[in-house]
Amino acid sequence: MSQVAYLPVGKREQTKVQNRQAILDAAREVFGELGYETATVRDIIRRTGLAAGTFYNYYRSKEEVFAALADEGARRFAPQLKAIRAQSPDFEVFVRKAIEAYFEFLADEHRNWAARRPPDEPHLHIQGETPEMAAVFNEVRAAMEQAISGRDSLAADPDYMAAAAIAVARDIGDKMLERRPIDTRAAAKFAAAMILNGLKGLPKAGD
Amino acid sequence: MSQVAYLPVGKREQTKVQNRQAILDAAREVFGELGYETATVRDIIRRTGLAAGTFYNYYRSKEEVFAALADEGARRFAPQLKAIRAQSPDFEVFVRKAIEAYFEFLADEHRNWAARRPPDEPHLHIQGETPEMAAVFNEVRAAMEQAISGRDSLAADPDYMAAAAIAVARDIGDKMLERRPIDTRAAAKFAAAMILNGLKGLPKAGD
Amino acid sequence: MSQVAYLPVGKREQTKVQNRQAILDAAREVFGELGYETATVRDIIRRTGLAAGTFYNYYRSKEEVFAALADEGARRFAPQLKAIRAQSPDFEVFVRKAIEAYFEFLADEHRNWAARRPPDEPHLHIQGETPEMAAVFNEVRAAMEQAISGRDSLAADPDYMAAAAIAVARDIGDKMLERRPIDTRAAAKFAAAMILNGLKGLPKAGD
Amino acid sequence: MSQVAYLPVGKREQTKVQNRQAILDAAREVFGELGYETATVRDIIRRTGLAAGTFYNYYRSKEEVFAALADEGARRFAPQLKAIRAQSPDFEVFVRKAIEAYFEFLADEHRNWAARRPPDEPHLHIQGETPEMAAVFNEVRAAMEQAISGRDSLAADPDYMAAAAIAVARDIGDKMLERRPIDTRAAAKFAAAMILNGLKGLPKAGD
DNA sequence: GATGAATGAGTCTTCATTCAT
DNA sequence: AATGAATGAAGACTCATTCAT
Repeated sequence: MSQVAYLPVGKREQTKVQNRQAILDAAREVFGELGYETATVRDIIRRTGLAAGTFYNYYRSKEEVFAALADEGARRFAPQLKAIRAQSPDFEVFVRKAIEAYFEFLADEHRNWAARRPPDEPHLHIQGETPEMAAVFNEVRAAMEQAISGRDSLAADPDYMAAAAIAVARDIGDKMLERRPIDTRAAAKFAAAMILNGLKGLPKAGD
Repeated sequence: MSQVAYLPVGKREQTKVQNRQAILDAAREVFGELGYETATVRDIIRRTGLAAGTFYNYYRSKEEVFAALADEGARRFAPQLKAIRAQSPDFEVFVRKAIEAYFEFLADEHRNWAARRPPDEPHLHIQGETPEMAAVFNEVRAAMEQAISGRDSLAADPDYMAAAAIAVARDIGDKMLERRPIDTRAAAKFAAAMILNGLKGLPKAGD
Repeated sequence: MSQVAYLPVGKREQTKVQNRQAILDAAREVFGELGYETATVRDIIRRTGLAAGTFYNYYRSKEEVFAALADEGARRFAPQLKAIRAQSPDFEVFVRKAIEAYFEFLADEHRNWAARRPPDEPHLHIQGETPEMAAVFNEVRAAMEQAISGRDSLAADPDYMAAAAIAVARDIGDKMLERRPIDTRAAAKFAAAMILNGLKGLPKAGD
Repeated sequence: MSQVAYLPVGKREQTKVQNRQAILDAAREVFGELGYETATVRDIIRRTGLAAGTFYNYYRSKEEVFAALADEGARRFAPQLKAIRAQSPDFEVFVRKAIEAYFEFLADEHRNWAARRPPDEPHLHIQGETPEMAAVFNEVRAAMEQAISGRDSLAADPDYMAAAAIAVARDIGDKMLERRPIDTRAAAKFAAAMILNGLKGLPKAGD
């Protein structure tokens, strides 16, 4: 009867994992609803039912949960994106698939938000409000930049091109979330068309 | 032959105007660097060398400077945009001209920012948006939405179309500001091409 | 045509006197409406139409106007009281007359108050809200103390007696001001009877 | 045989109760010395040795401590008053007993005040009223008003009568607190006599 | 490891008073 | 002497973080 415990799976550790996740989930909601500045640690911890001090057993600061959140998002989405890249025969397919995947992710994420920010503050257009989204967004960007820069026939200005593609994906994604029902397919189709046709029409290098 | 004073020109009035402007300028900088939430009234007033209370002689609150800033931007830009719309023979020309004007405005605005903060905060990519820019941006959006919705042959989804166009204009604009030298012409050309070709390639209504 | 000016009565001085009075009047109103703490110098000066700084040409501080106000009240009322004392054949008459005079003063003062304090703050029973009233009140006290202490047959406890008499006069005075019409005669009659004979000695209903 | 804990008695709970009480005590003092307006939360918290923010762990605002204080006083005193009314065979006895009880309360309260401020402010006679006293006072007033209005044989003007009785009780109470030693018996006797019979009915010197 | 009260720096805002014009 | 903007010391309150239990 040896006590072999390769991984900590005792009750205590179980709780630890759960708490960590609970805080992360709460943080996702709260940052989504209030934004980084307005959100308070108490807002986050209140949703978990834990005590204020407990927060600091898991994350050293408000900033750190924020970062952890971003990490998690990226970690979840990155593999998908890699797979898509590997499986796509060409750039167009990649764009379509990637956007689709991103929109799915977005919609999924969105469903987990309870409430939405009351529209009472002056409010710029702040991109990527949720750190996860921001992280995912960066993944997409990286993939797209690489894909684009590989196609030098198009290489009018890869940086601008990636920025434009990303911009479209992001904002169409946001708009999509405001509609009912949320139609990720249609939105993805639109965004892909916009991006691909726009890119194709760009003056070639040397024009 | 007394001197007719069309405007109050005493030293007092002069100082007043200067202070008001100084506060507005400082606010522009601070909001640009820190974002609305993070920025404090003290941050603003500190740059002016004025006393804390003086801020409130000019603006009743942080929110009010913010609004004033937006107003100023809109007030300066709106007439230009209206003129562009009136003078443009077709949608393409309008898009090109509007984007050009917006980019000029952006570049201009940008030149007035003194320093940038060292990137030590978790602030994502929030910076780079002054309330003035946000306001101008809204002007562009309105114009573009109207222009697009008038072209029903293209009417795949006017809302998405406007969003996409705006997204491209905004993000290419931001990217443009990061380059040296700032080339508004090239950026505008790129953005316009991206938008117009993208839009053109969209499936027509009924497809 | 000599320019004999025994007293300063030029236009400048006239204004000075007027301003001083205007500030005093405004202060009376404002202190009456808001109380000493809540009232601000700006509240006072705003009603005069003068500029903020001008206040300090006439009074060195908020506290000083307050004191001046008290002074004025006392100065106006003291002679009356002295006369009453001289003319009263006995203590009872003095009490009656003094109370009557005080109530007249009160009613008069009251007519000059525009509005009343909005009843929104927690609010103890603060006596003598107006500095003038406080001053007058002190005059009455002095007179009554002297009158009482002169009548040693009654001298149970002169200090308590004066306090009790004053208390009745003040609070009945206040109550009187809340009624419409303001009947100083009836109120004075009641207060005097109460002071002299207590509840039991009051005229029965129907008397 | 474990120890059944009917109340939380951990060190934490103990400190909490102590702090709450300390704040309440400090507030009583401070309001008594400075009045509601002049008193600041910092004045209160400073006396407790606690940190500024700690105040807000116990009371949400200055106004709330004030209310809590009043509550506490009323809660302590109301039952006594009710008992007195029930036990009094007639109005005179009720008046005597009620005043006595009120004066006891006052004296008791007074003993708990630590220091008095040097009289350097223009504050008239505002001090000397704790919110608790005000609350208790209102209890007395209510009881007395009801008692008076029930005696229609006397009903010259019940409103004025109650006001007069109350005025005497309050002011004699205040005066009493200024004497050394504080003799609640004598003061109560005087006040009751004064209310019932007026100056003329007071016991002559030597009675 | 959880708890939640304590901490205190920091925020916005008000206001009596000063002072250049 | 009038003006009214500038000043800066408070004030009430918030909140990330610490720490005794």
